[in-house]
Amino acid sequence: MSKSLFRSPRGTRDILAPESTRRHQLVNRFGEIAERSGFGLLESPIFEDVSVFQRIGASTDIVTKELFEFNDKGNPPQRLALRPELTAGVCRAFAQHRPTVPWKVWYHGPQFRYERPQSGRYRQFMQVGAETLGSDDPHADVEMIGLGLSFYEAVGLRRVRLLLNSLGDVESRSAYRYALTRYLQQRSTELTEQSLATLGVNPLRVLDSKRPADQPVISEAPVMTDFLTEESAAHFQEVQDCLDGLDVSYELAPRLVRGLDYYTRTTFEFVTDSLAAAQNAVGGGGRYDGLVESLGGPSTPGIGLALGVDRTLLACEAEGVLAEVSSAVRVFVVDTVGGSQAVGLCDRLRRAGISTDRAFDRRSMKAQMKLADRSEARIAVIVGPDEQSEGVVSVRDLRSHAGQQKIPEADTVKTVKRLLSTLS
RNA sequence: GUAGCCGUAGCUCAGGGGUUAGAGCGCCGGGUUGUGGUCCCGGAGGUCGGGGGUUCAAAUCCCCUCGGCUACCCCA
Repeated sequence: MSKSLFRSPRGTRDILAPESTRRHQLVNRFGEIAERSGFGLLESPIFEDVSVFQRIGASTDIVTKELFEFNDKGNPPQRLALRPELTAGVCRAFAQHRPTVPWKVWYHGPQFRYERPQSGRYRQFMQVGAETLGSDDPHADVEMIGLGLSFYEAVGLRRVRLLLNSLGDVESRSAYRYALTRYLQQRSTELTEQSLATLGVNPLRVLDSKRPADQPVISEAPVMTDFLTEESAAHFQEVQDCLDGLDVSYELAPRLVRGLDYYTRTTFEFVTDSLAAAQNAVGGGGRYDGLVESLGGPSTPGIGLALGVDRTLLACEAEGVLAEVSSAVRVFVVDTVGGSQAVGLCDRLRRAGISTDRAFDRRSMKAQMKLADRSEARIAVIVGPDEQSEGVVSVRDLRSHAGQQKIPEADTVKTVKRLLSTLS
């Protein structure tokens, strides 16, 4: 490692082949499930005007201290930032294009946060997610939650729990904020220094503290759900009723706040019991009924969710699900003659839809056979001097001791196809 | 941003002041001249993360720095 001059920047990594394939599968799986529910893929920019993200919230660490910001080369330059999450960009796109509502999109891609890396936490990380804009129907909330659950189910995770809360509308929230602030101030001597600081910025987030010393105060704090307006309470109740109707189990988590300031009403989080608490949040989401408007669009309700690909994979590993992907290669061409035969054979096999690999550099028969074995191909197609002079190739089943047969070179594709279908 | 632990071959790790730094796995080659998976033999590959210091002598001790891990924080 000291030999290479450069390494991937802090908090980023190269994801090599078989793991990258698994991640790809995970993303595809999510996409299939989302499209089955009428969500269309949205590809949006990886960077935006920094103001787009600042709408996420002034007390959100993600925008106050974790943004990768830079100027472009314009005059005057535009202040840009790598996206730290995807919802803001989706809402910007909505405000820009004004699609007919409800607008249901899904997406995937990297996001960037300048923070201290540790396991399940990177400076560049992957999420898949979905948003429904233009409806505040509780059924949209339930559909969104269901989407997340279907995904975890599809990848085989069993130890995922759904935490559910409502943060209410503006009116409920300010009443609650007031009550909570008063309560926390009364007991401020019992709070940690850090929580006191948070209290000044965003009292709700004090509830997020994991510091043991804060827990007694937090556990006796007033809960949001007691402050919901009639309308918000009814909305929340409807969400719960629907979930009950679907036999979805969930836990009411009245102190679930989540770190993004834009959330209103329904909020939820998916946590796994197979990872440590620091990274047990594998996904989450909620309503953000004011976000589009704050980005200059029409007043538009919205709900979304984002699921962490990296953490989902960690959880899969911990639970031992999502089997190893097997080699895609079925045929390996061994050519010790070194002419253009291997090139032609590979080309024909591949054009016929058979995944095929080969050796390079004129290695010995033994070396090439080793590679063939390692490739996990089922069949080796061998060309040596004998075969070449006879105009044939040898075809060998690599997983039996049945020996090998010579066939006319021209029949290679036909024979290999037949063999593959009978062998496997 | 705060705190603790850790950086030795591609990977997992021994060695914890004294001659040319080791193992297993992986990789390459060979085992009588064209055939893999087992076995046997051989080989390549490290300025011991980087820089500075202490010492006759540093992978080993000290400082700084970079990186990794863990917790807080934050969140996926």
